[in-house]
Amino acid sequence: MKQRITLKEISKKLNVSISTVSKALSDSPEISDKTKEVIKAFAKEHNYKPNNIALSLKNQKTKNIGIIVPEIVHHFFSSIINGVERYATEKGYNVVVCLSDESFEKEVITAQMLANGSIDGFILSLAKETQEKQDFHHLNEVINQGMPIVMVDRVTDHVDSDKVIIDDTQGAFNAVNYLIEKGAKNIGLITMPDYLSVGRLRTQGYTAALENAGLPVNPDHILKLEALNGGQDEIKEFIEANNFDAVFGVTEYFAVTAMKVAQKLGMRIPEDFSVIGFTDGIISQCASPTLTTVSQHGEDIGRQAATMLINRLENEDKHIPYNTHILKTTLIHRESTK
Amino acid sequence: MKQRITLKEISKKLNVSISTVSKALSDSPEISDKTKEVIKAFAKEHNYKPNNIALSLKNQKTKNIGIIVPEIVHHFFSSIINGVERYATEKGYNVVVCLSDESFEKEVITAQMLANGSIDGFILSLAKETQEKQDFHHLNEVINQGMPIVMVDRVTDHVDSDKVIIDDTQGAFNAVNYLIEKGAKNIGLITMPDYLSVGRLRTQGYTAALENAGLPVNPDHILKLEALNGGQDEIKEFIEANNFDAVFGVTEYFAVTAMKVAQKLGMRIPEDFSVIGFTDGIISQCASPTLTTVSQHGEDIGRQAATMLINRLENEDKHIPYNTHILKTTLIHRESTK
DNA sequence: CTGAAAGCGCTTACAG
DNA sequence: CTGAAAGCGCTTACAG
Repeated sequence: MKQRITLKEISKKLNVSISTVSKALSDSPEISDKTKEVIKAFAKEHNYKPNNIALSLKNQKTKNIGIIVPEIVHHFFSSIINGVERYATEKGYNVVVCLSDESFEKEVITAQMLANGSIDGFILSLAKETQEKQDFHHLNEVINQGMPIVMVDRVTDHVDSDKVIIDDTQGAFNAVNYLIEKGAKNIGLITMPDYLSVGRLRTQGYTAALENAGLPVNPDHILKLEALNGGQDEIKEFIEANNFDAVFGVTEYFAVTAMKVAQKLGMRIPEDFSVIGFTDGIISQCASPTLTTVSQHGEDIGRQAATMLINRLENEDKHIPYNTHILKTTLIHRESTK
Repeated sequence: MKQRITLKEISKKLNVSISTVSKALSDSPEISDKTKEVIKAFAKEHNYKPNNIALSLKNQKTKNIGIIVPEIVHHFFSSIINGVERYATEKGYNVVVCLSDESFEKEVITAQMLANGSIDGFILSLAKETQEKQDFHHLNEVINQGMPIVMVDRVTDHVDSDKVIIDDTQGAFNAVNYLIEKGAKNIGLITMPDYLSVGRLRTQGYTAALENAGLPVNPDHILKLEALNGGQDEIKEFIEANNFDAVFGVTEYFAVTAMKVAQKLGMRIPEDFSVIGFTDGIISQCASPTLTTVSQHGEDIGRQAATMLINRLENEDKHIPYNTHILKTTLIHRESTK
């Protein structure tokens, strides 16, 4: 178990100074070719690799970026992480992945912990609880300390930073509009509480599409669920109580659950009952029938966020104004719609 | 944009030495209470936080661990990461997540990069290509340099390290045995190539269950797919060509695909055709009908791996022998079986 | 062409 | 009780 060799050790073995070794290995023109050769050969033989930590301390940058997500075991968030990881790796950065578990407190602790020097900046999607509380002091503090952050998907106007979002309202509008075009007259919405930015915006898109088509907006046709996983019973009641010919779910989980309930109630899909979900994940592809969805392009969001973050890190001198990047959604047609 | 304050700056402002500040903040008994008070108050006011990088360099440990997985957007692997993240956070460690993309080369580069000092040890699940090549020099090198690694799920005997696996053979045996108990006589297997450890072991479990029940083992009833996502056409042919009353898929993706094909062929599930998958993910829960599966307990695997890794890191002095932890699988009964 | 020194931000054994 | 010095592993401006 030979520990990693250091410059100091090389310099001792070769009877030269540490500076000479350092310069030789970085191929400095200051050093004679002979000396370089000897040192390089020795370093190679002993598999010398510079210590990243020492470099970080010296350079005042770690080449690590962080990402804080509400959960990992989730198609959309893992897609974002995937996009971040790929771009970061291309650029020589490592990615530290942290969980907020939808908890305000955990988000605060994690943000502060990440701000203690182990990373150069981070990407984050707000925890549900944080959006509910509307308390963002931890993020503003971190930004004030000079650490850049990029918010993705679940964002807020109360933090001044780069952001990457999708056009939630437009995406929902397109989906509901498509249902209307295919003949639906009585469309239910299963959504999240308004304090969640994406829930609110998608609800707006739904409403706008109905109004645009001259259809009435009935509050009883809108179900707002607190629990992002679950709510089967509420969905069942909701569908039984109304005479929907279509339902739009703002998550694929909501949509698939609605579809299953409808199937159990003997409705044929898509003949009697059409369904569209938001988020184009594995659930949509594997459901029977397969689910038509509004694709959020999670990986693109992640890649875009990483691009903006790393760009800012590598141009600290230039004052880049904060920017909000809005990605378009795509409607993916599958079997759950006509 | 006030940058983070350092000990040096505090010492200058307060006209004391850096050592005094450092000791005061760590509440050393060497320092007078008065001095401590002043220093602590000042530090608090200026929101002093020690620089992690400097600590890492000093302590020769980073409190970071790595994890290299073949992919992230995958229920099983993201569950493992989840388990790792949770335990690591409890213990004050950060998790650096890296992707091998099932590529040998990317795995080698990533392992070497992680070995350059940014982390104290890492967890890894072998890339498909690495298992095919049977080349593990990069891992043995890293271990030789004194960096502990823990292998999970996709492991090999050619690397001496801690390992966490599930009882793949037994899990497959139980699943197939269950199908037999419920009356199946002609059971198909959709599996992975033998060079993938988990594919091989699950195939063994299938074979053992048939033999145990005195049923013939017919090689034509075993389909080995290279592509882990895809293979619809092969699965369709496979099912059409045989007269199965049940199929066991070694991934939930294989199982769900088989189920869909059978449904399209007009078979009723589970009356005419039963299906069991491996890996208890979201696909199984959302499929129609829901899929009976062998649960791999991904989060438990991750947690156990993190426990073993951190335990080894914090007991570097004691020589802990390498251990292979085998987790039991569970058969989760759902609608795709009688 | 080579090396001593300072410095990144911290801790800690040692002097005073 | 306080502080100077050395050290973690590196880089780089400066001397020689």
